Amino acid sequence: MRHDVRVITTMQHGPRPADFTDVRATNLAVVLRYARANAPCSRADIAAATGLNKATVSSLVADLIDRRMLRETGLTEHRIGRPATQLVLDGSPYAAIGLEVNADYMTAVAIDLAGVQLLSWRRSFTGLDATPNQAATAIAALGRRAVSRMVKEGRKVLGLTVGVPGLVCADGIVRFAPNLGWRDVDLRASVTRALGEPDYPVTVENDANLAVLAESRYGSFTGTANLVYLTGEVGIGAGIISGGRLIRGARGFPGEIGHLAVDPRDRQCGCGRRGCLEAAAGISALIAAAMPDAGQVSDLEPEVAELVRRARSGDKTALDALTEAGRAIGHGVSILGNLLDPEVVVLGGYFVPLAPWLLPAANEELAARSVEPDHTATLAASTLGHGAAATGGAATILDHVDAGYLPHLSR
Amino acid sequence: MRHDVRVITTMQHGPRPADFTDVRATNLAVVLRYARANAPCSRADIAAATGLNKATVSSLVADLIDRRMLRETGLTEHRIGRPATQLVLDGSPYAAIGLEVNADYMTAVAIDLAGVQLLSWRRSFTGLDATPNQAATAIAALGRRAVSRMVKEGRKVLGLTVGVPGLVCADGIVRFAPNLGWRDVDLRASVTRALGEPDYPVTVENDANLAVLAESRYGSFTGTANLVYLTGEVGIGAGIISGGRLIRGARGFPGEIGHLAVDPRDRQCGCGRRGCLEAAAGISALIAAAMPDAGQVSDLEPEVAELVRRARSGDKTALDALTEAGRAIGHGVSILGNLLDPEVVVLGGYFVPLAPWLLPAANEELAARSVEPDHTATLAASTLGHGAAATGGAATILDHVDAGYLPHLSR
DNA sequence: TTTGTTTATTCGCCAGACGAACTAAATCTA
DNA sequence: TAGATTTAGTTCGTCTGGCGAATAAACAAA
Repeated sequence: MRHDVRVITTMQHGPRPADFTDVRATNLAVVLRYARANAPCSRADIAAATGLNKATVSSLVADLIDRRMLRETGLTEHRIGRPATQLVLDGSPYAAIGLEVNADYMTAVAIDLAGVQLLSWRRSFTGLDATPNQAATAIAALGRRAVSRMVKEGRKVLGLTVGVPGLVCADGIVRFAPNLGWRDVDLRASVTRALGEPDYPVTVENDANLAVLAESRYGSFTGTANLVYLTGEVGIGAGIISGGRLIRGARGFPGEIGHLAVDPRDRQCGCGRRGCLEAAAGISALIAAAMPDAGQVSDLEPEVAELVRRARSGDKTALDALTEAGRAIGHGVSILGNLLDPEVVVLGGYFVPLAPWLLPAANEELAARSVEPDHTATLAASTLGHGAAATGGAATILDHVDAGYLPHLSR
Repeated sequence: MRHDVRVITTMQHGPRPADFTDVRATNLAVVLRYARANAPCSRADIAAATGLNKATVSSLVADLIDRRMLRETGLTEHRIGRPATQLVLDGSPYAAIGLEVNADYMTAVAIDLAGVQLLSWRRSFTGLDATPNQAATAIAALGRRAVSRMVKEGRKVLGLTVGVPGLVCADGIVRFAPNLGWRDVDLRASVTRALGEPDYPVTVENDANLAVLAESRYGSFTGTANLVYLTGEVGIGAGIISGGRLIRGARGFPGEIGHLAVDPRDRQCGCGRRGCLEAAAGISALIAAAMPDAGQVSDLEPEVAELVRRARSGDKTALDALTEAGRAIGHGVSILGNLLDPEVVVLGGYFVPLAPWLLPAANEELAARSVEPDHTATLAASTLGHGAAATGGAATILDHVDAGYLPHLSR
């Protein structure tokens, strides 16, 4: 006797009953996701692939066309049988906006419903010099500019998400962001107010979490169900997707990989302890070790560029420091790997330009420390650039739509 | 404008459309779970608490009574208004069976649908002395005895799950179980055959995963959404529940905490590396360090009892070894805690009787190594005893029912 | 007894998925 | 060129099952 071991993911343990609108929402989302992944496609394709009845698919597609989420393009040609009307995702009437604040820059990204990037702005910003209030005002202003651009282009904004390098509660309050000097900042309230209490949801989220979501949707390892993203900023944090879902932890504090003890040199860390990953491979620490002549650094971007130059030219101090940081990263990733068994660990932020020198040492250390050296996680540099968290912020909004929360008809 | 941030958990990204039977299954499960948590309760209670219509609840309850999953008991008395008919979970017609093989014993547990334990058998068994085939035969025989007992008592068996200390594929093949000496053993096939190709599902699963599920259903921290269980057997493995879901990893290899480097003494481990947690706190290593006079140990249970005696009497060697093992555990848990941020880490297996001596050192080390010392995970000893994995195996079957896969009417 | 309160069932309504039959529009074949 | 074949999409009737309102039932309090 066969057993269908597929698990109903329908409901968690909350007492959430279902009714017919849930069926409809679920099926609309099924069609939408299929179209996103397989466009252009016909109604018949969708019916065949999803198992939905042809009549049902027609009804669902009509609904999505009404909402301007799908669009009919041409017909198929030169095929036997009646030609199929091709459907494509019509992303253009909608926009999702992601913002990011970090210690040294701010980013805004907007994408349409189809995931096409509509804008990508970056401005440098020294977070530690500003009060939380000033920073909130600045990020809100950036968000407002992005929103008004979208509105001007005739798009309906579906939502706006802000990424912050720190601990964020579900209610949008930033509990603690050491590299910004924030504590208990109600960023969501500030941004919502600055945007004039908009009718779309405004969310605040940890930057590593957003980055890993971006990576899973737009990175080189799209669709990987077990994925980790390491932020390579001043601090090092991990965003973790396991079983296709973001790990949030009990208090919103997972992914604190930056203060694992992995540094054989046992350097002093800003957190008060010794030997932390951040003290060995955090970008400030790395620059200090690789370019001891550099002195106090304020703007990191040119320093990293200089470090790349030195590494290219074979500067021994730089190469040694990079190797050692790579080893520390490999050690950290091996711990992650043994506990969580991800397919891929993506290095982001400033680690990306430095990856050619970090990865070999990291991979070596990773292999040496894995329980199953044949089955270690793949280490790779992100291809998304610095906007990863902002892109991820926008992506969460699309995820929400894809999960069945469709935007209402625009009248 | 308010936003409903509740996330539809209805569907994952697979193209699984929904129809009316899903609505029915979802709502039956909602009622069942409510009754499990709040029995005795009336139809009106259920309607009020779940938001389902009273008429719908009546229909759902009738269905569950038909299936003999609910039962009407008396009426409420001495209350204003019409008295309510009380409903209770009627677990007795159904049984779920969990088995466990370990290096030194085998366990069988059966529970009814209401979670009442129906039997709990334990027999010692030296796994390494037997061939995988002999072991599979032995565990299957134990399972068969449990099943026939249940059938004799007039219960319908809902499923049988076997826990194994090792890597198990989704198809029930044990890829690797070092402490049993197994590699690529198709345990599910063996057990299924021995049971005569039954019409209920037979599943094989990692023991730590089952134990953490048991802990989340029946332990002292029931309902905790972020929970870790550490097996304290010959090996040390972690079962991880995060966000209410079991972490499975990419290759089924998560929770490999036993080989993290946490031992300051850097002892040689059986895995070939040095300084592993298992080499510092695994029960065999711990006994060797705490009772250097003990020599080669075959049966662990009396040795652990002896160790408890010595610790009670203040034996310095024993206490020092326990403190050191506790520190190693605390270090390992701190790593887990920083990466996953669980509410609770439960120590199981042989750690339970030793907990009074392990926990103080472990907690101390944990606090010292946590990023947020005020918010560390709670460390506690399991209250479930050695049958945790077997109980968890039975619990997975109830979970499956609770998730909406109701048993069919017995005709 | 009457009134009020709470419980549970009955009944009609309606959303929406499904299957079958049907129409539509192409290519293939004789 | 006229079917025949093939594939696409719609129409229509059926059926499942949740919902709201009305109703019956059963008790306490006045």
